[in-house]
Amino acid sequence: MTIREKQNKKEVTRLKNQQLILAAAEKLFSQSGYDGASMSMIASEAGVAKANVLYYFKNKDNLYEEVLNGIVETWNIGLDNASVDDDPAQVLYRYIRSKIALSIHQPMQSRLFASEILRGAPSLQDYMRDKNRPWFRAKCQLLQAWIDAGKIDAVHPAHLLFTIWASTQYYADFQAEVLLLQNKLEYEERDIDEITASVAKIIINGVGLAMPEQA
Amino acid sequence: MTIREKQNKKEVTRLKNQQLILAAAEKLFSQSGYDGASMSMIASEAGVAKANVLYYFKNKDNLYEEVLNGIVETWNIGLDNASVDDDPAQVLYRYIRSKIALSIHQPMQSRLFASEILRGAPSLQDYMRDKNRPWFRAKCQLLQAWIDAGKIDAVHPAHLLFTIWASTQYYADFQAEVLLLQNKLEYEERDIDEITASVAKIIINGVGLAMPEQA
DNA sequence: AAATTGCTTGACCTAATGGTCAATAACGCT
DNA sequence: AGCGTTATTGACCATTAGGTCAAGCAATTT
Repeated sequence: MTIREKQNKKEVTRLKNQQLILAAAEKLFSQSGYDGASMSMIASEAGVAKANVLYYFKNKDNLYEEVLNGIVETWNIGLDNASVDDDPAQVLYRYIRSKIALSIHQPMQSRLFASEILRGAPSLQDYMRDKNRPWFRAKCQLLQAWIDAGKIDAVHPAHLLFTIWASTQYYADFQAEVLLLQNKLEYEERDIDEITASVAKIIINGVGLAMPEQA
Repeated sequence: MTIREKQNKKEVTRLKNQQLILAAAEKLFSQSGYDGASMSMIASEAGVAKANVLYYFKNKDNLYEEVLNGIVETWNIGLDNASVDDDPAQVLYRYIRSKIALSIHQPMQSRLFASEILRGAPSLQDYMRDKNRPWFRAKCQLLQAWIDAGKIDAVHPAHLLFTIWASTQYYADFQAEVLLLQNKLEYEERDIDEITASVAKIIINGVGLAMPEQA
């Protein structure tokens, strides 16, 4: 076994424990928010002593930010390979559908994100300024290009994006309300289709397009 | 001064103090959530001793629920006088606009509501079952009636409502994100028009209608 | 076998939490 | 003026919070 391999092995176990704690933290932070989740709860969820959590993460803020970073990086996917020449209806449909699927399959991440922004996004401001805002502006330009090319109706691109985010993430963030009002216990796989059918139709028709055939 | 008047005067001062504390609690709960806001913070915000807060409200849960009740009752206004014979475009436009105006003018209420639902709505389940769900179903029936009458396109009424709530409340709940991405410091009065123009257009066109002329 | 290293933990610390209580202050009533 | 009720508060309590620490444990290195 080479030195490199031994170091890797160590690092692997270290990362495994970190990952274990991060998963527990993600769950509890998303359930109860930053203040609602305590370090001991997280430790017991991860199956380790509280002091061990603080061995891997130097304090609660640090752990929280690590969790947040892990989420944020896989958060704004989609819409990335789109160009002006693509069919807006196709692009929008796929984006909406994938965001809804994410809301149903991984609601915790959306909820943690939401609770952070509700608090005023203290731990996310820098990231949003440096990463999210450029991304956001690029997408606004894409939408504006579609408008200029007469491919979609003239709506403020920013508000179109907000409407898409809002109406898709709603099913994760407000899951409790959505289920309760519809008298359902939990989402089913087929809900993705049903929700997508309605939400995508509204938004795609809303910008003057017809739903793509594949849908 | 009659006995009635004296009793009223007492009751008025009592209510005034209660109201003072409730306002402080609403502010802090909406800023920091249930766990993030402490009784001493609320007391100092209200300008009274902590023990005095607990004189008017027997414990933190009680105070929290009182705040919540106060909000919830003024929350689902609008859409109430609408009937099948009304013009859907008009009704939807007014509803969307009023919800957006509420999000801009009174974001705290929306945020507190959101943070409660994020937590799984523990203090709101009963209310939603008894009051909100019947209201919700009545509105779904109205929308369905419009669909049956061929007045709007066929979309699942529930998801149309969710989309409206989502895209309007987004500007309150995710205010921090909306402002940061657009590099704004705070909302202005004219934002209401701008947001309404885009959101209402998307949704109203989205169900196959044209924007009402007044807009 | 011994020593160095990193991992794990129970015990412990201080500060802050929600909540109680008895003493005091303010008030209207007779 | 004096009484009784309501309002207000500082002092206090038990519990829990985040965080530290030193001692033990496991594994690798030499």
